[in-house]
Amino acid sequence: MYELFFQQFNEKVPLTAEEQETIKTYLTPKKLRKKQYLLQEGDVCKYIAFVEKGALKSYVIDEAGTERITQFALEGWTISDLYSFLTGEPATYHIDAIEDAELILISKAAHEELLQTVPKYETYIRLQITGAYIALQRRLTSIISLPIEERYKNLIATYPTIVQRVPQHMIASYMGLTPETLSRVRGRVTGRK
Amino acid sequence: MYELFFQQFNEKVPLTAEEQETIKTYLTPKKLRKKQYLLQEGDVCKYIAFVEKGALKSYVIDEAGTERITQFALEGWTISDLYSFLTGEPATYHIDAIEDAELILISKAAHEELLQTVPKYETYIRLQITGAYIALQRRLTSIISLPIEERYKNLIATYPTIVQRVPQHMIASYMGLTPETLSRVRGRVTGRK
DNA sequence: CTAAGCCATTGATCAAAATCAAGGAATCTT
DNA sequence: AAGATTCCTTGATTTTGATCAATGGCTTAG
Repeated sequence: MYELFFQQFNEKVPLTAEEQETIKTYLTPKKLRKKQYLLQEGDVCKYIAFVEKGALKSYVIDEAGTERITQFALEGWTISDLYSFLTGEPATYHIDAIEDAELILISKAAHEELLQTVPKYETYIRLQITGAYIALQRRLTSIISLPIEERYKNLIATYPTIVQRVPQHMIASYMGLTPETLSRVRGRVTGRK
Repeated sequence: MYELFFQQFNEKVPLTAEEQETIKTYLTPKKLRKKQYLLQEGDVCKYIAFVEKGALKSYVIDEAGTERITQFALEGWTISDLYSFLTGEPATYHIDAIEDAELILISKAAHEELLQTVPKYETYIRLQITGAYIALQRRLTSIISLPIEERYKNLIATYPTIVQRVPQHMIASYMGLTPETLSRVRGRVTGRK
């Protein structure tokens, strides 16, 4: 159940067997069925969730009632409403499962204790957030500087798995487009080469 | 010269006088005149820059040759091409001064030594990146979920100083709009209330 | 002080994406 | 297996922002 989590942790910060056991006591496994919520807007985000298996998405609902996806999380990714998690303020994002999923949850209390007691955990978190920040910066840059077709090609190149596993209309939402527009973009990019 | 930097550092992670002195030995002050570069695309980013005074921007040049601003940094902000800084790969961003500026630079070597020797530095960096990540996430969410006028109102509400100090055409670039469009948006939002 | 640039605005036209609408394929459910 | 959804595509129309063009106000440098 914890294989992928510790595999990734060790890649970033190598752990001794004991450290690993210590950390394990702070983790909670959780299964989620497709379409089930991990978090709803307005609730306080109680966990950081690491995806061992399956796929989740986070999103907001715009004033027209449309879902706007802000992030996907497949195996090996971490998802949360970090602001809500850290401050205890109500969440601005929804998070739910796109596919049946197995998660590893870190609660606020666990997070704080781990930061205090296991120095390598702080390093892990630092590296994790740094990676997320850089990924986000790239995404933002491509949104404001690239034409839509290039953005789609970029997405395929960067996250081929997402494009394969996730329905098109969710990709469209993630890109800030309507499904119709994405369909036409695909026609141009993929279709008639 | 280091006032603001340590003020902010202490707000996040309180330091003893000795710790502060130790950290100070790793910092390099630098002045930049308006329009001078801190970093050019293609060069390796050698520093994290903390802005004590003045204003900088980071940006990319799109294929039409237009500047697309990815970030502003006023007093108290930190700016860098983090990916390039951490990996040693060529930078994808340009960084230059919008106004005459006073910076505090942290070199790669200094950064690594500080991480090794001053635990509070790692905490500071973690909190710093976390804040930057959350800010970026909000910006991205507002781009894909809000109509353009709301985004402008948001920007005014969140960063009033930026809107006041920075020329409109740079704000437009930052928002991914043409100056003409922003001008019309302003007419609607600010103008005839 | 004056000329040269730069900047914000406004108007007219053009291009691109959203919207509205409908159909057909694939998947899930019962 | 049948029915019901969900999903993707395609077409016609509308809306929105980009582009092209011109002007006047400011700032800046000589």
